[in-house]
Amino acid sequence: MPPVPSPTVRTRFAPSPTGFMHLGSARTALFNWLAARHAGGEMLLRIEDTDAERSQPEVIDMILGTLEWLGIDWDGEVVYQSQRAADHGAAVDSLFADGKAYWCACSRDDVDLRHKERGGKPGYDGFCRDRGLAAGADRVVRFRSPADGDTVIDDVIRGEVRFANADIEDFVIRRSNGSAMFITANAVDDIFMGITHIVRGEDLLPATPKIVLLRESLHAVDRPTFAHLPLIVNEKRQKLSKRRDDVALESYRDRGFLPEAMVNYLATLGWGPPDGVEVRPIAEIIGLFELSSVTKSSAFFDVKKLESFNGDHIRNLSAADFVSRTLPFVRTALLPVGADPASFDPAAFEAMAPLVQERVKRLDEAPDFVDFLYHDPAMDPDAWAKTMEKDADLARRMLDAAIDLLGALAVWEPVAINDAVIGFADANEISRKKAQGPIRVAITGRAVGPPLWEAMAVLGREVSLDRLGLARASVG
RNA sequence: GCCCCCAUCGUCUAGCGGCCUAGGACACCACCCUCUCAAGGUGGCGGCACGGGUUCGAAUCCCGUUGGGGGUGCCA
Repeated sequence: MPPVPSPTVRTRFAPSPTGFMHLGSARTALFNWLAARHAGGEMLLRIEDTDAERSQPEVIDMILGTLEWLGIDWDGEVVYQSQRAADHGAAVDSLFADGKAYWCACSRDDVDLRHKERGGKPGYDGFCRDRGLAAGADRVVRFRSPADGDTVIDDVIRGEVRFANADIEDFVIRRSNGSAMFITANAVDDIFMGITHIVRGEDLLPATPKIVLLRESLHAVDRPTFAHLPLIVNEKRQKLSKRRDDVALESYRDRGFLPEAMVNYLATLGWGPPDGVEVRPIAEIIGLFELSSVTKSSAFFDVKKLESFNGDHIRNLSAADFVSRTLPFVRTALLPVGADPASFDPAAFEAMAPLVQERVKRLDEAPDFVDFLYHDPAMDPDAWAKTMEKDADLARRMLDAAIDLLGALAVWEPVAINDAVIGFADANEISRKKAQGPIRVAITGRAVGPPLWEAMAVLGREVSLDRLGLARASVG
């Protein structure tokens, strides 16, 4: 196939479909995208689906959907590695023609056994290197790696990294079933796609000299710029893993993290803006981002800090945007299971939304701020004990006063409610904080929540007075 | 074992030989504001892993030690 002409910067994101978007993959995608967009270049998308069973369409759709959710777009058509087998095969043939490849009949067990016997360097020992074997059913093709010299990688982030060729074993480039190995497909496709900047995780650094050797042997004219990103690690400073860590992007989305916050926070893992302003729109990050200023050391994924970013981005939302994004969370949490979503009346939530918006760190926290507007309060035992039993006298006084004063109010509005309750508290030298406690618990069932007077205004006088009366009766 | 990478507050980072008695952010603590909780404001706690060099001068350069991590598949 003819080579594709390249812009100054063309990056690619090359995930293998695994069923969800891994946090580390998302960060890699983001940095590839930032590098491309900053330079006015392109970012291509390649699905590395050489494992046949992994290429189910729904699995791939999930990755594309999550990228879209994050706001990471790509240029051109998606390249599917599974459809590029012919090119991969041709590349192996060309290596054969140049004497850079040979057939090998050794099984994994053979290789391991011989290593055990001889000790020393691990890996393949070149047993079939000069045997002149022909193609065979259970034979693989190996790359003939140079016996001496160094392969040097010039990495924008790490500088010069040197590998002795003698340490690079004759690796497999074609499986016995005829398909290309990851390393082969990867190198061939990057050449084909005209990738100028290979941006990926540091875990792939040890495989890079093989890529370079392969490219050289395939007569690739342009040398790509490599950038190996620091790993994102857990609290034990290990690479994030599917098994033990919470790495699925989709699960963060489902917990009410905003894509704006997600990409913003991810961008600070391994990179920092020169002016030190961390929370900011992605457009500004594109302008400031530099691959060369990416950090070298691994970064801990701190959910606490992510939540802080998320809270900031939530507060930056317009009121209407906050409502529309939060409504699904409120609806599913407050509606009985199986109920028709359309049967949910968003009015009460919408009325309280601005007050909720400045209080949540995640969208999924919103239901707890308005649930009492939709059904009788679920009484929190600790809150009840603290406000109603610990000082029952005060509870009785405040509840009686509230029922009395609020029942006589001319207008049912937050200011009027406030003046009545606070006026009573001040006149009787009761601290305002203590005064509202029993009323809040009676109305909401909790000791903390959104501003009470507004909540009562939304609830309505009748229901509010009912709840106060019910609580008063329970206090005795 | 072998190869490779990394090393500034608990965490993410700024720093790229003198501006550093090391700056910011998250977290934590205190106070202010306040109908609770948040938000906001003010202040506080807290770090250059260690040892050698180089230099008039080192968080910044070099070497070593220690520590951490990654890789070592007919996975990607």
